[in-house]
Amino acid sequence: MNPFTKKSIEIIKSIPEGTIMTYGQIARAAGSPRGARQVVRILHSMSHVYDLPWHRVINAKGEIAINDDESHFVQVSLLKSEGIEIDEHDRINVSRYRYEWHDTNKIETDFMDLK
DNA sequence: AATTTGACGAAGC
DNA sequence: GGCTTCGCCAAAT
Repeated sequence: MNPFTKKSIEIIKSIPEGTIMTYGQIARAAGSPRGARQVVRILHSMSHVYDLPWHRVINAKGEIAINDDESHFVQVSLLKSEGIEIDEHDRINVSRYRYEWHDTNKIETDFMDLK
């Protein structure tokens, strides 16, 4: 498994209940600014294997990105059950619920650079 | 080996 | 807000 995949999984697993992240946000946090589609691939193929909170990942517009009607419904239900408000167009206020992930190691590095 | 395919995203009308 | 167009990139075909 490559570093990007590994880190993406780590990040996704860390998303707290009641919050969300976007595909692009995860890709950037994992070190690949243009890797949003790879995040999609990871969620699609590894959610069940690594027990990922896949429903907490949405697109940058605040929409449920998944196409399949059944899974789409499941995702909306799970998010609502965590207290996330979803409007009549199945959209979410991203700025309100976004989880601001930060890399502990990177913060250490930045801190050391100050000296 | 070449082309298509996405649970994407930003930009431009 | 809806709709294109473009850039992206690994996996599937």
